[in-house]
Amino acid sequence: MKTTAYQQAFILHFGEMGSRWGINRTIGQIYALLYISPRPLNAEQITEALGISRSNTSMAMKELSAWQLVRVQHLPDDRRDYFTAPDDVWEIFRTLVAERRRREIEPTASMLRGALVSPPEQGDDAHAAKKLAEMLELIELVTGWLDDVSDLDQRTATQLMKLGGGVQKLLGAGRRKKAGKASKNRA
Amino acid sequence: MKTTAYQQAFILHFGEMGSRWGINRTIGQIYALLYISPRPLNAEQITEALGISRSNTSMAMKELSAWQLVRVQHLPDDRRDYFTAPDDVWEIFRTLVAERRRREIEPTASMLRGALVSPPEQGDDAHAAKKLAEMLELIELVTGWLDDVSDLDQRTATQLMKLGGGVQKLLGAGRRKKAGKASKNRA
DNA sequence: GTATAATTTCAACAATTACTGAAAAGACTG
DNA sequence: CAGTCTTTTCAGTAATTGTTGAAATTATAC
Repeated sequence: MKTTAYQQAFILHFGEMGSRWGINRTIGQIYALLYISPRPLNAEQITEALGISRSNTSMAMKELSAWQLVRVQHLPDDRRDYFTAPDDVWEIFRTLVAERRRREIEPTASMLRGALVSPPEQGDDAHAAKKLAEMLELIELVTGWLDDVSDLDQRTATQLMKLGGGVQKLLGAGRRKKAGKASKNRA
Repeated sequence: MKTTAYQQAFILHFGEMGSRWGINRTIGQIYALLYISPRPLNAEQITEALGISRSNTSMAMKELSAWQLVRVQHLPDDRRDYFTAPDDVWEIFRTLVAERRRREIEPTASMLRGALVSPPEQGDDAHAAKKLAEMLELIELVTGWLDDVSDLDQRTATQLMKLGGGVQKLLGAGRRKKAGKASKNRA
């Protein structure tokens, strides 16, 4: 597996962004490679294309599998594992959102629920409990909404996104926070 | 500044989650402390409450300021800086979304635009370019939508969120991806 | 100006996270 | 089952990131 300069640029960018996204460089690069690859790749091809160690590839694939971001398939008369990223970028997006929610939001929501079972009623603790409740309310609103939206088919979701702030008209009562500039009904 | 056990639990949780959120423990703890504090705190109070070094506090505040997540104010006859988190959890949320977008999404969007100025038209590079275009389209759709929604006032945004998947009715044509279970018009 | 208070910088050190090579484990073939 | 191919594990090391104390800087007061 050799990569073209065009592919390299994309792969290296994902590697660099990896740290900002809370994944490591290797994983970012591998996912970029799989995403643009027109065919499934096996671990050896990935290792060679990126110039990393075979064991590093193995660990990265394990991590990507845990995130549900890759699929494994097999070719006839070849017992190696071949990996692909889902074709549909929307599906990838939904998976990312769901997994980040599970790992980064749920533990906090759960902690907050626990802290609010019998909230303190006096002093600074009472104030803290109030803030905790506000945070939990926001989290539940946003994650509940994500639940609903992830149940929409892509076409409806796209329509909803394109509608953007125009939703206020449908809702009737909404008022703009700031004047002007916001787009409506993007092409 | 001493913290109660109730406050400690929240602060420590944020510290632990910090690494998952791509910030460090100190910053997570400080933000938790400020968020639940009923009054502004100066660097010395933060240092003492969390048992960290004064210089660590200084660097963390710099980082939080860069994220626009804290405000500085002053008290009469006291020249120390006093820090607060915004009162409104929605405002914090909007800031987080905006900053993550700026740091984690925009650089990629910009790279993709560059790679698509004169896209290759043959071979695997052409396929790669197609995938890049799909990714950019998704990014622009989602970030454009975020722009619009962040212009809505909180009341409208809340209404929109509560509507959830019910939006399909307003849009008319949407079809459910999966049957059943999704909530509509959450309380 | 000098003295004092508050904050920031930064080099050294600590802790954590990432990567590798070698060895072990697993999977299939004949 | 022995032999071969493939994947995984893991201890050691490299690289990165986080934290500190001491010194430098900035701001204010006298």
